[in-house]
Amino acid sequence: MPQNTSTYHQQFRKHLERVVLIDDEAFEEIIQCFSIKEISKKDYLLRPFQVCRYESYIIKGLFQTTMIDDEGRQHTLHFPHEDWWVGDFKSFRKEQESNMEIFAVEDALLLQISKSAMYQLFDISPAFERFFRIMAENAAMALQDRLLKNYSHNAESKLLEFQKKYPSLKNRLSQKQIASYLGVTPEYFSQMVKKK
Amino acid sequence: MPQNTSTYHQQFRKHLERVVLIDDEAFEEIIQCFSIKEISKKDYLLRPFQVCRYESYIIKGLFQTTMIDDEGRQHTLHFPHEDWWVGDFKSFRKEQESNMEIFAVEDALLLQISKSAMYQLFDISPAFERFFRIMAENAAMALQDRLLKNYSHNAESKLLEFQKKYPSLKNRLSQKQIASYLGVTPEYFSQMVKKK
DNA sequence: AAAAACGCTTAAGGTAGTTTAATTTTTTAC
DNA sequence: GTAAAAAATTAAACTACCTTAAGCGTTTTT
Repeated sequence: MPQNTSTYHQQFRKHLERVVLIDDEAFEEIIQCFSIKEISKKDYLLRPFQVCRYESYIIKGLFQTTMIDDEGRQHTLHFPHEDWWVGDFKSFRKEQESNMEIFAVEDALLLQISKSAMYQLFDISPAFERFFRIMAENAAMALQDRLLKNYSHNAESKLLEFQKKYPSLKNRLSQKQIASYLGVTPEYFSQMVKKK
Repeated sequence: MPQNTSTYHQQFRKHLERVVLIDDEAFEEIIQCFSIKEISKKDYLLRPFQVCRYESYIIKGLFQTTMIDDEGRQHTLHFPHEDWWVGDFKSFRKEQESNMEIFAVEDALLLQISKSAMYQLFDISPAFERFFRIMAENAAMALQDRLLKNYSHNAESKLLEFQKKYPSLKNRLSQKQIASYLGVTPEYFSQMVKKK
């Protein structure tokens, strides 16, 4: 149960200020548009074929964002966690059914904003829009890196890369979950770690 | 040789206005920050280890953006063409050496903007910054789709997808180039099209 | 016009990762 | 604390795609 809201607000403000300058007044305008949401381990933040109505800043917790393909295999896009964002951006922006599902791997606490509130904020606060421009650029750069690494690296070096990039996630996820992020079967993953 | 500059300006303005509203005055401010550049077939827009100093709007032409991995294999990120943008965004924004190379597949004509000019424009024109927020979001969505398709589809269905998405590129690229985009060898590509 | 470079094809042998299925170990739920 | 469910392991057969290598046609360079 959230006890001290202002602590979360401070954390969120720091997150924004790592990217853009925000004065007290502007932050007040921004934070008013967000609402807090708790979500328990194993609960869904977004089910397949739902429209994603919120972008959510993660105060605490861990999620898994997956896509189920035509053969029923599950592929993991990523594991959003503390001090980052979670949502299906395509579904959010186009207001169309999502082909992704998002669920909580650990109990989580979120700050959520709706699309209409976000677009209103963009109109009154250029700093807020700049923040999301830079976030989108960062997301595109990270995805490009990952795509190219998928072309050029085998499963073993992708695993090393993952462990190096997200050392804290190692103990919070099962082998099966990491395998699904790397794009290999749990059986092959098991063989791979044994061999090492 | 560019003969009628205003035609290109009109094309570029239409491109911007598909996303944001721009009045005459704002467009004048924007277009002043761009310079025109010609580049011939086979010439490099960006060589490996260079810093990418410009983002370029493509008036006409076709490029290939590739990455050379540690084993010397070439992987194609994409084929930027008319009415789109070309550059290595990561190198551009961080002003660091690029691990990509970009060269013209066909003679091309560009409108180029430097980083300092772009950042100045962001400060004086929120519409221009909004345009790039939306561009970055689109890029991230497209890369996410492509990444997930790489996990779930084999080479044959990735080829069908490519042909469906870029029907006009089929005749402008060699099999070898398309193979490098799909992430397979030219030899396997050849077998694949024969089998079909 | 000749030489060189490049792109496409074909084929044989090889490998990274999959599939299936059975067994064991760990985690979850009441 | 125990039953049930899920995760991890192991192994054998299989497949999508790679590597190498050689030959041929076309384009580019000189």
